[in-house]
Amino acid sequence: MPKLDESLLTGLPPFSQLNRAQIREILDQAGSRRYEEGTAIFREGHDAESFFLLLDGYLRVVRTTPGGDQIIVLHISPGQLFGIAPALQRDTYPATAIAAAESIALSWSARVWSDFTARYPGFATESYKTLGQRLGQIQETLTEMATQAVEKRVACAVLRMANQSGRKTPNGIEIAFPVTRQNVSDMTGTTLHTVSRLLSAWQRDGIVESTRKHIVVTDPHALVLLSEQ
Amino acid sequence: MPKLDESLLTGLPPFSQLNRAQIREILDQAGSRRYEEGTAIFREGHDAESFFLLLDGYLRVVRTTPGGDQIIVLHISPGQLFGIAPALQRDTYPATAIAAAESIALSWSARVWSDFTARYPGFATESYKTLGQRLGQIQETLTEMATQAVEKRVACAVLRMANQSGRKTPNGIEIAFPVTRQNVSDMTGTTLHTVSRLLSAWQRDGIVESTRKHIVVTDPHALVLLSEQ
DNA sequence: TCCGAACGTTGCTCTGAAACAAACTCCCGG
DNA sequence: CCGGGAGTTTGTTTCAGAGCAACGTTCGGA
Repeated sequence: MPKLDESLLTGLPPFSQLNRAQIREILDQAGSRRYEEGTAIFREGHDAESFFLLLDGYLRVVRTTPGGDQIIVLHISPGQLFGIAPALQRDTYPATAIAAAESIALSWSARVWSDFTARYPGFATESYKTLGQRLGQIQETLTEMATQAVEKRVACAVLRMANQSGRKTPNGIEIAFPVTRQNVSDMTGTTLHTVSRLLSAWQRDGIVESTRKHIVVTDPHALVLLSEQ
Repeated sequence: MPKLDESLLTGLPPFSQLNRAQIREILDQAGSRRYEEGTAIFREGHDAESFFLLLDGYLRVVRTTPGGDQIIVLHISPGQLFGIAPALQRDTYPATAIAAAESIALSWSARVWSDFTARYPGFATESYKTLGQRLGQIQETLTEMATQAVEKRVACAVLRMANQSGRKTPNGIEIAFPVTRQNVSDMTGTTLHTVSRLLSAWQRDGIVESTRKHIVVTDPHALVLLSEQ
């Protein structure tokens, strides 16, 4: 395995208070791997042997019902820790992580988590902070799901993706990873048919532009209105 | 304020590894209060100044949408920590906690959290463990909400309450705190009308018995079937 | 004891979105 | 260059469940 460079971790919240030597230590314990689009990094119910940091790419975190329906719980962007079930004393992962685009991630054995929290100042604090944000985010999705009509939910989902991983382009905000209609419906608990109709309608109204696996929000403000009103 | 007895905390997971003296220390820093049914312990968006432990009673943790709809995110039973936003570096509470029945809770200043985690072995571990369970629970509710039809969702909600706080009685499992139809609909994202119809139908089929603010599951097995199938 | 409010039930209507169906289009590999 | 599969669009049908309305019941307080 080629030696990993320290610049990979510097500046990321969980490691921001550490010096070069400490980051070196941490990297020396890490494994790294590339995942093709569509590959699972870990699966729901499997032993939580590792936790991860996404260096590049995008992930979907997915739960599947006994009936085979699946829904996307959250997305992971570069720089975020994920699969931190071990930190919560879980012995299995509660969800599945799938590469939405070609991705690269570091991984550490679950055993070193307690080492890290004990030895590296700020690591525990920052990790639990992201955990708190994630919890809040999921609660928000839940309330949304329970109270809002389909169109608002879809608008919210698109906005959330645009916020988390949007790139500014001349035409508007472009979502930086491949998204199918099916994926959006898995985020919102509808059917791909309904999502397709909505996106077509929005395209007519000049709010979004979308081709297959690809969405650009041309009029974010109008979409915000749709999501709130 | 009367002096609190050590027996209040002994045996509870976050404190189970501690000795009498340590529990004494912890109790000496605690405040205690009684809350009448319907009172808020803390409110969404307010400064997260304290964290709490429920000694007696039951709580609903609730989120409200800008539109005024509300949904019940989770229930808290005696012995559980709650309002642990401070532990996640949040400066405001992400939800509102309401006493579902007359309740008694201890509280500590948010400032002492880091003390507790540093000084008392097992405290951090156990706290984050419950946090992990809660996260998993919410994810489950979310998938349920997104994929299941109303009847199944209501069945799941009733079962969850029965599991968490059910008392065995000659007639079946009795939910130990007051629940209105409205409450159940707030857990499941439907209307009280639909919940009322479902409970009536189930009563006809001998699956539950319910009076106002009160539900007894007489045939848990049938309800499980409804919730899965 | 009576009143009023909170909680629950039930019937009816109507609509949003799922289900079903059938093409169409893009993309990749042979 | 062609074939096939994955992803998308669009039309039509159907129905669960929300919305509305009206009434019944229980309970606590004056």
